Amino acid sequence: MRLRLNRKYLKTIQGHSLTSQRHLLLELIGEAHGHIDAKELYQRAINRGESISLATLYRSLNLFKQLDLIDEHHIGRGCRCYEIKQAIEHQHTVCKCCGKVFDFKSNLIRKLVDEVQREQGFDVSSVTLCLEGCCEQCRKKAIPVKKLIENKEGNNHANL
Amino acid sequence: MRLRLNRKYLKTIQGHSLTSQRHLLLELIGEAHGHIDAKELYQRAINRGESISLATLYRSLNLFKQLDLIDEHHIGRGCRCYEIKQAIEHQHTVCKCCGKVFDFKSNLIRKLVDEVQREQGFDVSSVTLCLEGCCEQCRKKAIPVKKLIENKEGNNHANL
DNA sequence: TTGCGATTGAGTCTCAATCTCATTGATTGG
DNA sequence: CCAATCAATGAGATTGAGACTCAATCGCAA
Repeated sequence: MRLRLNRKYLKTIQGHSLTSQRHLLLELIGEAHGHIDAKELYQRAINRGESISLATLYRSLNLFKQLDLIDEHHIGRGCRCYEIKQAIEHQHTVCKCCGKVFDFKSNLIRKLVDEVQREQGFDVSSVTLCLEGCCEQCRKKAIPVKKLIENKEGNNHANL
Repeated sequence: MRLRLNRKYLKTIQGHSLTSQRHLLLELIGEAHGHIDAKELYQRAINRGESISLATLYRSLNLFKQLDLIDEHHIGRGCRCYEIKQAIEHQHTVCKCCGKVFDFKSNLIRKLVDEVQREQGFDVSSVTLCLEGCCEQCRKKAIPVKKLIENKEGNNHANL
């Protein structure tokens, strides 16, 4: 009944057409090696000469999320980041100085989740852990970092 | 040079006047026993007959944050929650069914932070951990919960 | 080629949060 | 007591992320 003689959408994603826009987005997310946000994705698409509307971008991201192709993280100030779904669960550290996001894994997370399930009777379905601070490289440079810390203790933050 | 003979602002918060609006907000946040957002704060202020503008509300929250009087959390979909600063660091679980937010403490967190500092050379200054799932009460009711879980495994998410 | 269902883009809308700017009001020096 | 000052406020405009709307388009089977 359904002979696949498609020309363009030869490939599908779990039943959904792999359109050029979706292909582009998946490619961009993949190339980003993790942690890219909607705005940046949009920019990179534009820079590549391929236009895509913001609506499609957001729709596609939500679709990918539903299909478990990507992970969405809320890092920092509510801004959502996306990355290709990883086989192994991992968490993030965010450097306040350079803004970079790093991955890390720890089996303490599992222990923690077990502990909460046991002691609170809370059935955990998703874990969001984000450690903010200062990465090794920035600590070595150490110039802006110290300043920030000193400012923080005395005064208001300098403009970040 | 600066004789304090103030009539109204007898009290100050680290140099900042304790105005009626700020007093009200601190009171409301305190009474909320944790995890209240800006909108809800605004509503409660209105309901109490005391008017306050949204601008002042947000300004005050930012001030309190700077002065380390309150903690700000990004729970769930980007909406910010506030609570009076706790002496003991704690983390949150959020029930997806009833929406309630619970606190928990675990010394595994400290271990985890130590691990990251040691292995990544990352200097952690703040920890955000949020476990989403289903609380004990909702699990006991178990009617909507099971449905959600079954839907999740088979199909796309039902509309949440 | 026609009709369907899925997909897209442009623009609109919503909502949280911030910014602007004129006004208020407490404080202080004269 | 008055004028100057400066922090704080309120009303409303603005911003930005993200969702929504709707007409147009596209792939595809008949």
